[in-house]
Amino acid sequence: MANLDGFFKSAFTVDNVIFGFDDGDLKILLIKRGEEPFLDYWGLPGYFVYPDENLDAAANRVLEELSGLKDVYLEQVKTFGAVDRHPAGRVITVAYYSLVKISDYKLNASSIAQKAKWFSIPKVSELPFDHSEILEACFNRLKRRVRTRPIGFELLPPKFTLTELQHLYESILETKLDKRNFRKKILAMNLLVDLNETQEGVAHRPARLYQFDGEKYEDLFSKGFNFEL
Amino acid sequence: MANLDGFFKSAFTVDNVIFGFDDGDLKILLIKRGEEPFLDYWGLPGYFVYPDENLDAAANRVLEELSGLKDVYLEQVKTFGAVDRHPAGRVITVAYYSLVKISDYKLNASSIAQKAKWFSIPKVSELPFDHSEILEACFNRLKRRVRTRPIGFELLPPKFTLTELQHLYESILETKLDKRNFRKKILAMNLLVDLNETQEGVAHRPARLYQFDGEKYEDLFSKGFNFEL
DNA sequence: TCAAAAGTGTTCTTATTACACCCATGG
DNA sequence: CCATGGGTGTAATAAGAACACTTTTGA
Repeated sequence: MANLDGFFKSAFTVDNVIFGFDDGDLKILLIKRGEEPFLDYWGLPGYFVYPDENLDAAANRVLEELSGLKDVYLEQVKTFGAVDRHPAGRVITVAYYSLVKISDYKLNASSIAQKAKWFSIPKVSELPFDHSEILEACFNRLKRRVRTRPIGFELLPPKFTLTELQHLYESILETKLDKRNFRKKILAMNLLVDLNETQEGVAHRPARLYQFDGEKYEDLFSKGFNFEL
Repeated sequence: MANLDGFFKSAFTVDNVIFGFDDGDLKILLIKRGEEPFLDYWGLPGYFVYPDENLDAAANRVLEELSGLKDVYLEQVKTFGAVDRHPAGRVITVAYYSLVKISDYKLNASSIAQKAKWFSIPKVSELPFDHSEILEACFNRLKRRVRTRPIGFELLPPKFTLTELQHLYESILETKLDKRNFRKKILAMNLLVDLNETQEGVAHRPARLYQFDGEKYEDLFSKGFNFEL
C-alpha cells in the first residue's frame, strides 16, 4: 500500500439537530458553548467521533449524554467538510437529525445538559460555524421525510389527538392543512388505533385519543404500502 | 480548547458511483484495483480527500481524472464510517453519485482510466469493502431523485427521442411505463423543445428529436413548479 | 350562556390509469 | 412487402381540494 500517512491527520465529528414538538411548536435543542471559538453562543450539540466508534453510535451518544434518551429516531443527513470550517484543523462533520418526544426529555443534571435549551425554529438566529447550514439541511430533510414515512409520531406522546397530529404536520411543513381532508386521509390509512379515551380537563369538547400502530405499518410497508400525506 | 490530538488521526475519502446510460441500459463505471487489499477486484472509483480540498471538489477530481469530464451532475448521498471498513486505519468515506453522458466519455489514456469499464448494474456482483452498500444507497437515491428533479437528461445526449427518454426512466425505476401516458405527461410540462429534426438511418419510422430546456425549468422552479414524473 | 375546539359529508375538479391502431422508413 | 419502432386519443376511475355547521365541555 502506498504511503498514506499524510492523509491520517484529520478528525470528524457528528452534529445532531434534535427536534421536539411542544406547545404546538416545532423546536430544536441547542447548547451553550463553553469554549472558544463562539464562547457562549448557542450551537448544535455535537462531538468528535471516537476512533473505535461508528458514526450512528456517536450521534446516539451525543443525544444520550444530553437527554438521557436512547432508541430515538435518528437519520444521517449530510456531511459538511469545507476546508476551513473548523479552527482546530481539518474536521468534517456528519450531520444527523433526531426526533424526540419532549415529554420524555428530562433536563439532565449533567453539566452539559444544564446548558441546553429548546428553541422554536423561527427564533433561532445565526448559529456558529456552519451550523445554520446544517440546520437548514436537516429541516429540509425532515420536511420531505415526514410526508412519506410515519415518523411524525416520534415527536408526539404515545396518545395524541388528531388536532395535535395536524398541528405537528403544520409546523413541520410550515403550512395550513384542511381539518376534514387531513382526518379523512390519515384515518383512511388505518394506522391509528382509536383508544376510546378522551382528553380530560379541557375547556371545550374533549378530543378522542389515538395511538400509532407501528407493527401494522411495518407489516403493510413490507407488502408495498407507502405512507403518504 | 481542550487537547484534541487523539482525534486527528483519521482520514476520509470520497467514493463516486458514476452512472451512464447506453444501449438502453443503465451502467456504472468501475475500476480494476491495482493494489491490495482486493487486488484485481472491480471497485468504485474513489480516493482520499486532500487536506486543502473540499468534499465536492474531491468527488469532482476523482471523476475528472478518470473521465476527463467536468461540470457533471454530482450529488452527495451518504457517509459510511464503520470502524473496521478500511484496513489502513480509520477511514470514513463520503459517497457521491454522478450522472454523465456516456457519449461524452472518452476512455482516458491515463493509466488509471485504462483500468475502467462500464458495467450494467444487474451484472455488478459483490464489490470490495462496503462498495456494494454504497452502490445500493446511491442507486436508491437516484431512483427517488429522478422522479422529482429533471436530472435524467444529464444521462442523455443533448438531442434525444421520447422513446430514449422513456427507456432511461424504465431502467432507473426498474419498471415498464405506458408509452402514451409517459409522453402526455412529459410533454405537458413544456420543458422539452421539439427540434423539428428526426433520426436518420434507422430501419423504421424516424423519431423526432427533443432537447431539454434547462433555463425554462430553472425559471419555473423558482416560481414553485415541481417536476414530477 | 358563552367561548373554544371537536367532529363530520358532499361536490367539484384534477390527475391517473388502461388500452389498440395506423404511420414512416430501410432492407 | 415486411419488419420495426414511432406516434396518437378517449373513457373510466381515483385522488385531491374546497367548503360550514353542529356538538360537547368548562368556566
